[in-house]
Amino acid sequence: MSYNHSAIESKWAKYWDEHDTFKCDVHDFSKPKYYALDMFPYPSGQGLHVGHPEGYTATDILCRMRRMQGYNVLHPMGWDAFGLPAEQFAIQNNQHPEIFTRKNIAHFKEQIKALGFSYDWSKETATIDSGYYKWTQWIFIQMFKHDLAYVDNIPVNYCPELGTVLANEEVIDGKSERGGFPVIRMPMRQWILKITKYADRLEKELEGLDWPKSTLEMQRNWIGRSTGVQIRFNIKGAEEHFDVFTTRVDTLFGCTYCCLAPEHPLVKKLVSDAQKEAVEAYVTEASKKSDLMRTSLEKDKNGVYLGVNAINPINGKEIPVYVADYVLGSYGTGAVMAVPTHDERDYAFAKKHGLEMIQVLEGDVSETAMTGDAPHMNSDFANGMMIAEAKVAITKKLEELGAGKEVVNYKLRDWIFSRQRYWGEPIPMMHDKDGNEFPVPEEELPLVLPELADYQPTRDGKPPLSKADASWLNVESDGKALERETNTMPQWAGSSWYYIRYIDPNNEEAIAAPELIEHWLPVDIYVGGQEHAVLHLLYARFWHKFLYDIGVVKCKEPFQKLYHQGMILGSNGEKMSKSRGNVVNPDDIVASNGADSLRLFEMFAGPLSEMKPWSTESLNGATRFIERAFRLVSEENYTKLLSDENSKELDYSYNFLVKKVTEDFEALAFNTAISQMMVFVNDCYKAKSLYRPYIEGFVKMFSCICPFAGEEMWELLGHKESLAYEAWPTFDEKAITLDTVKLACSVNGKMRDVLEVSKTATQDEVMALAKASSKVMAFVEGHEIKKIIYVPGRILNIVVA
RNA sequence: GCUCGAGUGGCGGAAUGGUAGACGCAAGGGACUUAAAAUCCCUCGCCCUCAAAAGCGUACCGGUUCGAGUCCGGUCUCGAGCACCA
Repeated sequence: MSYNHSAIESKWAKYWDEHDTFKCDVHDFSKPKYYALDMFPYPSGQGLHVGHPEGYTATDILCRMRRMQGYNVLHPMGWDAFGLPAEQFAIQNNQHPEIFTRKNIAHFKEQIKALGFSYDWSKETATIDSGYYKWTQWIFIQMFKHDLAYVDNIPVNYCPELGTVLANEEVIDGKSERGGFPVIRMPMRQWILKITKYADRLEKELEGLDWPKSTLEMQRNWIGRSTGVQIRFNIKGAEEHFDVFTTRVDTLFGCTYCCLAPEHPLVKKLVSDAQKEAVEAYVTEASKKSDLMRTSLEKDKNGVYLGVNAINPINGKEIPVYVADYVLGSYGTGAVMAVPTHDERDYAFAKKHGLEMIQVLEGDVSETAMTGDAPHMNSDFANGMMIAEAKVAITKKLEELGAGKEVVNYKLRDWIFSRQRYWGEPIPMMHDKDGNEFPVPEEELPLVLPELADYQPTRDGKPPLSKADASWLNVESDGKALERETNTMPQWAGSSWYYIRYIDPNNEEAIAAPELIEHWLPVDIYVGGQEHAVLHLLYARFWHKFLYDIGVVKCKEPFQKLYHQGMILGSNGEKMSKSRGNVVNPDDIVASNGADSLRLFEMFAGPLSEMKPWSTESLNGATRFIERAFRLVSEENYTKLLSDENSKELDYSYNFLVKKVTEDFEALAFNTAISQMMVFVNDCYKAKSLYRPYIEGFVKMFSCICPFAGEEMWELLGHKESLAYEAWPTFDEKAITLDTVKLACSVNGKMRDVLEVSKTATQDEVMALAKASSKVMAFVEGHEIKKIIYVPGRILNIVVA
């Protein structure tokens, strides 16, 4: 029987479906648990991309191995289904976004099923199911009750094209992450989540996670913890004072002016009559600037003198106070002390405005600020000290003066959580005329998204839900007339906790049963793209920590181990895109080469985490290997299959294979595991006989990567049932421990010959062999042997003069 | 500018500090075939050579070591992220 991928693949897809082969009984605690999670896809209209199966195959391989190793495996899939494209399609076609979304989900599901992933579809979940978002809304209400959700009228990133506000994380270079439309700053009423309250824990508890270093680093940078000193500056001739935050308190003696952000509340209060007009004009101008404009004007440091002076607490020196938009209102205290000689921004500003400069660290400051470490000068008691020492000394002095204390600051801002869109979870809140907020009673959840005649947002930012029927909008509760919230949640809401719902997706009483949550979390491995390194992964961690605080989950972190798959690029090495014309459709590959070939190709192309170009030739090579492996159990080779012990001629090759594959799978090093399988198959073709148990062991491992072909081979070997729960192969350490070893022999570190020696040979024995080798002696004779390095089983190195 | 990662044949890539290039792709030669496909065998870093041996070779410069693709310092290039965060 020859390998016919389409017949085999449809046969086994049907088998798994009919036998519920991969259904997980979450209540079975008798076996160790293994929870492998893929980042669930947004079901776009384009259907599956060849990038999707890459990460999915990786987790699928692990799950298939774990089942054979006796684990109870939870491997679910679902849909991150709220989102803008469906809403835009709805607007254009005047059709409810759910119709479009459900159609896409059905298509995605069909495509994913064709790829042979061992998902338990009974756990399938979509963020748009009211039974799901009921609990998204419930979590929001708990946050509100714990003072973590609040309304504020604040300057936000508003995108007129999208008709909605965006979170800081969603704005890139002043443009929207989705669509690349311009974003402007304008004040609007928004729901905000106090993620900053968790900044400290979000940073500290990264420690101990088995995550890629770069992702940990990105999260740390985003949270942006920095330790410094908050210093109080009094105003000359006034009651008021302001605080500044600095990480370079050691330079305080060099502070020659201070700057307030345009948004700083003291600007209006402090400004002198003479400067009033100029300052007001400047502040107005600054408030109009969008993030994009601020970025493009990066180098230009302008500002206006406030007309008042402050007192430097360390030396009583009187210094001018400016307002300048290079100071951010939203970081630290919104005010800075400026040390032109040792800070590049202050240097530029001082040069432009002709301000005094006092050097306080040794070095050259004639052209630019000196920011490195050096002994201090002009700094009284701190003279001669290096930065670290001076920081301690000056901080101590400020503490004594009551003018400063050590503080920690974060770059992380609160999370703007409302969106002026239709296709999202309704925020389950109501407000009265005075702006007091009330949560929807929990027994009324889910608050279902109402039907609308028109999904279009208004250009001034009024949400589509404000066009809902008055009977939905106006509520009477406890005798009060209330109006429903018309903002909806961002797409990140539903994806912030879906891994919990998979455990118990139909529970109507709770997010999931507490004993199941305790048993199944944390997720053992989470695989997905690095594009979510800060957004989704930070939000999910935040929600998880909140759920931990209110006792819903029992572990502090949701995802113990995280891995990012690299992108699959087009065959020209560029990112796949329609405009580049290098897009590969997985459906076509399944039809031409089969799902197993696609899986094998993507796993073999290179390390999982690396970017890999598509290659049709390599894909054909993958197919060739499947056919070659398949022929091992087909008629022509069947006579070679023997069960008697004397036919174990592949002892070493097989046992080494089991060891290598087990270790490599564990490390997600699928490319090298596959290469070893190829070596084994090559060895099989050279062998006169094939020991049947070895071939069966091979088929089990091979089936993790190519499950369809694997099942078919298993059947050809005479088995009646799926191999999914067969025992994982074990290896015999003795079989791979050879008595003799090929020992490299080098002279002065250059390899000269390979000697066949006993593994336990002594140095004298090995040297005797080396002396018998003309290849070695050619480089030794006539020289004095100065040293001999012998590492048994590794190398013999003769050092000559 | 800052942070992190990466640079190995024609290509994708392998190598606990110990024989660089496993495995695969592409290419070339051969067997089988009327022929093709498939399959099987051989060659395949550079240089020199009929051949062998020697020599050179993991971006570049230097260091540590008996021995460096691997460790350390510096330079260059590419990729990702952040970007007035005081």
